[in-house]
Amino acid sequence: MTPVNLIAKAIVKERSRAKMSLSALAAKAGVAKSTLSQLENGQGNPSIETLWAIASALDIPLSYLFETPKSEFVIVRADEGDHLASDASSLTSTLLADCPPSRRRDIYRVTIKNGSVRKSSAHPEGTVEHAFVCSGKVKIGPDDNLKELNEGDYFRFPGDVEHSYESLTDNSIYILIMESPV
Amino acid sequence: MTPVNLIAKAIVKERSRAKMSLSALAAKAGVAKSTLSQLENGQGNPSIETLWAIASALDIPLSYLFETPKSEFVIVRADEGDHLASDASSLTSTLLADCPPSRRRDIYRVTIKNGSVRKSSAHPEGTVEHAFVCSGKVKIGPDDNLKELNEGDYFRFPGDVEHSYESLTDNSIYILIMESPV
DNA sequence: ATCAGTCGTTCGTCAAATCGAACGTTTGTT
DNA sequence: AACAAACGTTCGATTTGACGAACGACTGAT
Repeated sequence: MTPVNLIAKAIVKERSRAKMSLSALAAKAGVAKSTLSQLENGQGNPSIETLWAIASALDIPLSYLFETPKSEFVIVRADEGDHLASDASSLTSTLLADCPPSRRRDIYRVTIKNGSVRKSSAHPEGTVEHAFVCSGKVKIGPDDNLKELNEGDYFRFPGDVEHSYESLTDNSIYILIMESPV
Repeated sequence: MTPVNLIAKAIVKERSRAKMSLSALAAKAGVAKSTLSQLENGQGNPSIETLWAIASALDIPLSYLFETPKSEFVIVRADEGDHLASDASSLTSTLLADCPPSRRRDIYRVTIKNGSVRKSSAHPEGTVEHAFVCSGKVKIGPDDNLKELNEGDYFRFPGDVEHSYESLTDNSIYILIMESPV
């Protein structure tokens, strides 16, 4: 996949998300319509300033234009995972995720009380959600892929569909949620 | 900061990391020495194909060239943080980190036993470390910035200097460690 | 139905990015 | 010390990306 094609798709996608016309975006970015049109058709070899102007007009970081889309389910149970750097067995380190470079990602600390359910609507397309259960027992995931997780479990799943968090224990639980594209 | 200057710094940095001469990199990337030289001096307005060729020769993703360097200490106590989306108080969500797009980042589950100490040597320059304490009491950080953390605390600190994790409780503890550049 | 407005594309012109060669400087080898 | 090799920079020639105008297609309003 040549870089121009990747960028073309990204621009089209982001422009549609921003609900802008090609002309409007070109005007806001300060580039010629013709230039933008060629770009979106995967033609040419844009300069970095042109791309910067477009990314700014779309209100996204430049790197958004270089994403390679991918999304998958990953679950790592508390007693699973690639154990690393376990010296003298005083410390155990387990690799849970190995995320390629991508756009902004947020980390949340989440507590759920008393066997309640929390629905989360779909995040922007391409978003991936990482959940790590610090205590308690939870049922997490998209409705058609709910997983029961116990303390120490890690679960990664696509966040661009509706999903939910449900506490299965009486007391409050801690889970750590990270959102990222991938 | 204009994009060309950012890219200039990134290329210089990555090329030095790869221990390549300007000429060698230019040859491997298939671009003229003169072009690369101008780029590294923040002149001109490179095309995306040129950047792609350079990034490929450096064996890094294109987005590595658009990083905005920053590093700081952030600590969010269990009872602190920007609380979000707390409906019906059944679920509390707290934003711990808001990471700009950047390169690969790893997530680890770490357990430390019985009041032991774990030293970690410095990671590559620019690495940031996120620590979230799921249970127990820990002392974490670079030697000159050790913080005592309790359950639910979050701590972000530069990972490019030697740092350590020390368990302050009798039983095993869980902490979640994420490494990332920023 | 007609007209005005906007949509996205195509084409010729001009400015600029890329190239290759030559340059001065530094490194290390004989 | 003298030479050779490699380093990074600077300079014209050429390719090429960005622009602006004109285009046909489509939508809505009068």
